[in-house]
Amino acid sequence: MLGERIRDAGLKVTEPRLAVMRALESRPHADADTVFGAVRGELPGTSIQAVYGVLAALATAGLLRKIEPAGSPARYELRTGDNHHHVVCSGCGALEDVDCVVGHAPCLIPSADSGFSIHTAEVTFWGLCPACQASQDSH
Amino acid sequence: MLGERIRDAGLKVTEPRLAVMRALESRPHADADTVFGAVRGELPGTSIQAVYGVLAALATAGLLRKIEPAGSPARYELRTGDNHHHVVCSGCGALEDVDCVVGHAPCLIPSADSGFSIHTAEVTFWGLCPACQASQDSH
DNA sequence: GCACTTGTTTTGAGTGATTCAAAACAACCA
DNA sequence: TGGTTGTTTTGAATCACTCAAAACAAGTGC
Repeated sequence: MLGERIRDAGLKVTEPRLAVMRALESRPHADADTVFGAVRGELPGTSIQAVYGVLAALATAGLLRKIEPAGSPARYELRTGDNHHHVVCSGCGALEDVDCVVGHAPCLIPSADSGFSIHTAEVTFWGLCPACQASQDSH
Repeated sequence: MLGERIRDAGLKVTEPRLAVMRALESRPHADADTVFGAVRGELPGTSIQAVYGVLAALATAGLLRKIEPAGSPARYELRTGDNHHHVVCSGCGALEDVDCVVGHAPCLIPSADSGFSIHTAEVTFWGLCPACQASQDSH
């Protein structure tokens, strides 16, 4: 099934690609290094460059989405195509999904676009996760 | 006047700091390297580390805002405190201001916050700037 | 005005995340 | 089963930025 999705996207089905997708299934929002660790577990000998290559290929194919929050390495998720948003913890970098607020994008149409033809709107919330709130209170 | 703003923020007024602010006045959304180039023009001998230090100090003091769009070096702007947003050109990285859409943030309150205490909402639009649209059409 | 304290900048080096390139390799088609 | 084309490995490099110690200078109080 993962294999089909990869093939349907016009890509060759390889072990590293399957391993990366499997890693992201159980680790949403993992960064490249975390994915690398997971992949290396079941497929030793895989290089970090291969992981970057796979992530880039799958992202281009639309099978995964790359998230690049300020101040932390890029994160990857399999949930694509529904333009949901994210909350990032400014304390520890924890990242969670946030479903689009008002149902659908009133906020996704800028008033003046400076002549740009806009294709995406990205919303990121910043805050403190429960754990970081707790450690801040006791301080 | 720039000096006063710096002093009022509790910082010492120095030439590098004045030069950085002047550079950003005429170059909104410049990156560190661009600022460095401008500063070096009027104050040779300034180091790039000083520029990074100044930018960090002024950002912490609230005198400037750091913008970190995916895929390009951090950009800096003097326009702070009004939580406006940005459009980024996915072709060339050009960046422009976008005033907040619906007047005030309906989109800035997520439906479910996963227990995070949110302090900021950031909206980034991605699209093609007029120049990149043109070069794409003729292609 | 002058010394002093504290915050800044310089100088020099290092790091993390990611990318580039060439050669070895393996999917998939015929 | 062979050939072609896309992938991965191996090895190296780059970019943007940070760290640390020493030299220096703003701004305070005398």
